Amino acid sequence: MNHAGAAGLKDAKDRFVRTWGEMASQWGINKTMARVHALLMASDAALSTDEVMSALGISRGNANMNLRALVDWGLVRRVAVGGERKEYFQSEKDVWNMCCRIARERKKREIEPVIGALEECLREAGGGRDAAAFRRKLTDLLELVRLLDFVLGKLAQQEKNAVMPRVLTLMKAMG
Amino acid sequence: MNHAGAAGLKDAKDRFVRTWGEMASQWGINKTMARVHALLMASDAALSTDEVMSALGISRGNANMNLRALVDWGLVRRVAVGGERKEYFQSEKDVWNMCCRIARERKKREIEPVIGALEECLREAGGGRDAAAFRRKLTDLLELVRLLDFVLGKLAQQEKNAVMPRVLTLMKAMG
DNA sequence: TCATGTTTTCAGAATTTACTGAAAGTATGA
DNA sequence: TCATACTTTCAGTAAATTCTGAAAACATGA
Repeated sequence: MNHAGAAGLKDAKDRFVRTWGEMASQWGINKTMARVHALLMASDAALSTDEVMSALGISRGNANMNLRALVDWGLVRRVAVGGERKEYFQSEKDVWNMCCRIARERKKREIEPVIGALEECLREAGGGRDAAAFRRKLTDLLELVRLLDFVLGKLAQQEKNAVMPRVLTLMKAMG
Repeated sequence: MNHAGAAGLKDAKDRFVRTWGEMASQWGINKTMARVHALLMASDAALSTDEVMSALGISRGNANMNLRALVDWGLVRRVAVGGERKEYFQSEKDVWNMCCRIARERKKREIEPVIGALEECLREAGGGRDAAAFRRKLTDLLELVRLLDFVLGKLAQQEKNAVMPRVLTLMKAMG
C-alpha cells in the first residue's frame, strides 16, 4: 500500500509537470521552462542543475538557460545548501506571490510595449477624415489594453494577497 | 498634404498589423492569424480571401486556414457582398465583444482542461503523508486557476459591457 | 599559482510549428 | 449535365524555435 502510494505520488508529479508544460506552451511560454518550474514546485527540497537535468532528461545548457529565465521572472530563487559549492534552486512557495510576479513581468515585457506601439499607430494615422474609423478602433483597443495594464499593475503590487475575496465580491456584484 | 496623410494612414495600419502579430505570438496565438485579424479590424470594408492574401503576402491555404480559425473563435464573420459569389470577411466591430469571445474560448479550450488535469493529479497523488505538501500546492494552484476560470466565465457572458466601470471601481477599492 | 568543481555560452543540430500550392471538393446556374 | 467560380485539404517544404554538448569562463581553496 505504501509502495503503491509512493508510485502514485511519482506519477502524479509527472502528470503535473506534463500538464504545466502543455498549458504554458499555449500561453506563449517555453514548455521546458514551465516543466522546470513545475518540477521545483512539486519538490519539497531545492534542486541542483544536475538534478533538474536528470529528472527531465534535458541538457546542461537547456537546464541552465531555463533556470536563469525562471530566476529572471522572479519565480525561482537560487539558494545555498549546506557547505556545498553547487547552486540549488527553489520555487517561490506562495502561489499568490507567484501569480503577482507573472503579472508584473507580463505587464512590463508585453503590455507596456503594446501600449506604446498603439499610441505610435495613432500618431502616425494623423487627423484626416479618412483615418477616423481606424482612430476610433485604435482608441477602443487602447482603452482595453490600458485596463489590462492597470489590472496587472494592481495585481503585481499585491504582495500579500487579499485578491481572492475581493475579486469574488466583485464577481457576485456583477451577477 | 492629403497625399502625405494617406501614406501615413497606410503606414499606421501596417504598423498596427505588425504590432498585433507580435503581441499575439507572445500569448501563444499564431502570428499570421493575428495579422489577419488586425487587417480586418483596420479595414472599413469586408475583405475577400484574395484581398487578405495579397495584403499580407500569404498563400491561399494559409489565408483560408487562419480566416476559418478566426471565425471559429467568433472574432470574424463571413458576410455576403452584393451579388458576388465570393465570401467576404469582416471583424467583430465591438472591441469589448471581441474581448468576451476571446475570454470564452480561452476558458473553454485552455483553462477547463487544466482544471481537469490538476484534479486528476490530486486524485493520483493519494492521501499519504508523503504527498501532503504536494497536495497543498495543487489545491492552492487549483484555487487560483478556478478563480481565473470564474473571471473569464463572467467576462464571457457579459454580452454588452458594463465591465470597465465595475473593474475600475474594484481597483480603486483595492488601492 | 594551479587543480578542481561548477556555471555559462553559443554554433550547429534537432524538433516543432507554420506555410505553400496544386489537386480535390463544393456550389451555382445555364 | 456541365462549365465556372470559388473553397478546402494536405503532403511536402520552409521557417522559427528550442536544445545539445563541448569549450570557455569563472570561482574557490590548497
